Amino acid sequence: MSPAVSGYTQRRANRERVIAALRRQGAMTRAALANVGLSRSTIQNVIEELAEVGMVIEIGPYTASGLGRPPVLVGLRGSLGVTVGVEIANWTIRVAVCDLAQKLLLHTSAPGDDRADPVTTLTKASALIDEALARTGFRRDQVLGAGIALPGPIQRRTGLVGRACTLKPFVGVNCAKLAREVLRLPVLVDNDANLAAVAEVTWGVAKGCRDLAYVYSATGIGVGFVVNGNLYAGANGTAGEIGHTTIDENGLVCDCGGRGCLNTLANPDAIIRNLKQSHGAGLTIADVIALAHAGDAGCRRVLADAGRHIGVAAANMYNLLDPELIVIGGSLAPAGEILIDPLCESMARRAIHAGQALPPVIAGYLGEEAVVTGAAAAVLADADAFPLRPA
Amino acid sequence: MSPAVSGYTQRRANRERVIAALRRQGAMTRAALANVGLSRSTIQNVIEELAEVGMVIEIGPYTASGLGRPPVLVGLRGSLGVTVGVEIANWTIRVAVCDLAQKLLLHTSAPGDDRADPVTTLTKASALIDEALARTGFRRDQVLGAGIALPGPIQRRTGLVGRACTLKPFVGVNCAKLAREVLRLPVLVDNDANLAAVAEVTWGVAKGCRDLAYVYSATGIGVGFVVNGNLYAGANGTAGEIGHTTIDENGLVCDCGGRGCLNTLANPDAIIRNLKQSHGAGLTIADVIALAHAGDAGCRRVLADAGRHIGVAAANMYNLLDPELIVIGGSLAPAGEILIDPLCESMARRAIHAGQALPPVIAGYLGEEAVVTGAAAAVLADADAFPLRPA
DNA sequence: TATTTATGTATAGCTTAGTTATAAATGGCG
DNA sequence: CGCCATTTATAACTAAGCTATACATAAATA
Repeated sequence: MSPAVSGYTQRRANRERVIAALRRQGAMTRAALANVGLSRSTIQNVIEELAEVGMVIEIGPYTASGLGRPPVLVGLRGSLGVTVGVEIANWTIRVAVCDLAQKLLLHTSAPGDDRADPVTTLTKASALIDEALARTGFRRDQVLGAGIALPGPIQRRTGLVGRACTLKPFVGVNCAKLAREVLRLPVLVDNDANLAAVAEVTWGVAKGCRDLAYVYSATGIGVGFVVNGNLYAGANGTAGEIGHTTIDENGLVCDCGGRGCLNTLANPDAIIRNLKQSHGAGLTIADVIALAHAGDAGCRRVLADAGRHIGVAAANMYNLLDPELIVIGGSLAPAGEILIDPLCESMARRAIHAGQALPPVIAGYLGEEAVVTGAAAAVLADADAFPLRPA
Repeated sequence: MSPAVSGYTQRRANRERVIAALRRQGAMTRAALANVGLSRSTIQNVIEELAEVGMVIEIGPYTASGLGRPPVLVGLRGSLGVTVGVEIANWTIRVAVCDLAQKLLLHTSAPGDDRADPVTTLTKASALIDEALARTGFRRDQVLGAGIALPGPIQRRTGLVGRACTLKPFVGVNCAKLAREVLRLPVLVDNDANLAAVAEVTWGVAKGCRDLAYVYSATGIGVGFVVNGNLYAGANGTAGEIGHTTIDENGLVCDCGGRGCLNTLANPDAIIRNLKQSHGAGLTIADVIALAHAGDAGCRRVLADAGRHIGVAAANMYNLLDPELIVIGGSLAPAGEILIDPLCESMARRAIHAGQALPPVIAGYLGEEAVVTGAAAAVLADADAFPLRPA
């Protein structure tokens, strides 16, 4: 009687490849699994082994597949563990819990303080995680890892948070190291735009897309690139700072030290600043967007102007990178076509046409949950750094 | 007695992987070959087979390897075939012939006419190829394929040359299709900057580099990206149009329809234009650079200004992409630090510092041969599209 | 019922990880 | 200087297991 789960090197490696594929892409048919680079025979054997010990289960037939015998989805048993996403934004801390079957179990948030020191902020996040785990019935030792999103660039090699981070107390901090200590969990730290891009590719409007530019507006504007199905973060991990594209060489001074950066013209602060005279102080960007949808001409105008400015940077990005799809996410996304139409117009005026159509520009599906769920999805996707250990 | 070369599927596939690696990276040791993803045992078997039929040969011991038994380089027998590179620039047509051992055998050129129709230009190129083949002793049927470089974007799906191509008679033409007919050879067409980047990665300053941004100045300025060892050309194949980055919204009108594009400020034409008053007409960019090296203040100044403008675009590119290395190639490269120092200064002023050092900016090694040899190297590298057939 | 696609099962040939042996260099040491 | 330990490359062999292939079966559609 052979053991249910063989321990030989090659078999073990292939089991891990299958598990990694199921973590990253969710339940699949056996036939689709063969595309990870293993033969059907091997997939069959590996799935058999994993099903025997209860790590994968048949989810049920995959309908809507047209002709032929309906395939059956196999997926990881979700209850084997969870991943946690944490978004640390300037005024909010969000936490998401996600199971191994790529199901979002819970999403909570609490107000944050952008002047609080990192330990205080992370301690608050830790409490939110405990609460979320209690409500979903998981223990801390069932958490594979926590993904943490910050509004700024993070240097891959050293883990230090860059100066351009809009959450100033975190600048120069090794957030991953600190978070590991405070949260007592395996941790991953990345930029908010990068992680939101992961979420839109995992669950949202770009599901399955292999080449994506995801433009994310929060306090600043960043972009997350997915190239060939994987996040592209640059040599140092700091790619994506589209918010500091120079739009107007003689414009306002940006906190990066430059002048006329996109951030000084089109981030939510800049938009609200334009309305102070006419609409008074105290507006939030959500108010502006709501007013615009209700027909307020001033609000429509400032959003359109922001779209045009973003369009200039997007055209430069398009000329350089030729992405397949551009998704707009973050606080400006609810503006929809009020922002996107002028953006496209502005981009089209500056884009080099080789003959092909410009890439579609669409709003993300995931709203404010994009970043925090992306943080959880990034943990789910990184089966190497966050291995699933049988309890 | 088993056949020297087995015909079974798996073995054949692995032979092709080995051959592809040797074409792309040149002669390697058996140990290095194992890094293509096959075991040492398989490499051993495959090389044995290929050596037996004379497709690979032991080049000799690889010296300067430190401790241990010296490895022995194995490589493709160069004389099995050749690849051809063709550069169609605005005023020159260049041809290179390269053998399967990555050795450049010959490099010739002839004047071109940027108003001639594509058939005329390609016919002239065909004659140059014939002459080059005659001088190197190869027949046309020994040519695996010809790589053709054009000064503009080429749409991947349709093969059409984009409007931004500075060689106007080629705009809107399916150059690959036409060239196949005129040259009677398998053909690949790509942008000059992309192919020069391939050359610098294959033979030049970026040899072995896996992430590179190669800024190339000819009639316009373009950039070729190597990401993870492979050319990144974008969803449509038209990435890299850095020359149309908007630098001055109110600047000169560019032939792309925009205003103040980098090309209007820093390409060779623009540089020469700045010197017309003081230095008269008839200067070439090479003259300007020579005068600058000799101490001419005006020439130094306009080159420095061009460097500063390129630095603005390079900073935007750096903020977006965070490349590991930036190489300057093309007609401006001989200016060396006269151009590069101001470029770096300008880039540093606008780049977002996450904490890491900015990427090194260096001049390419390959000079005017970069593009044409890159075109040959691209054919060499694409073992799928240009298979080596035993004669 | 014919067609189509997914899955199940089996096998010959091949690849892999691992082990052991041999080859050929360097560097330290007597 | 020669000798020896060390280091790295190549070579040869084996058990485990992967791949391509073939064929059978299952379950849907037209």
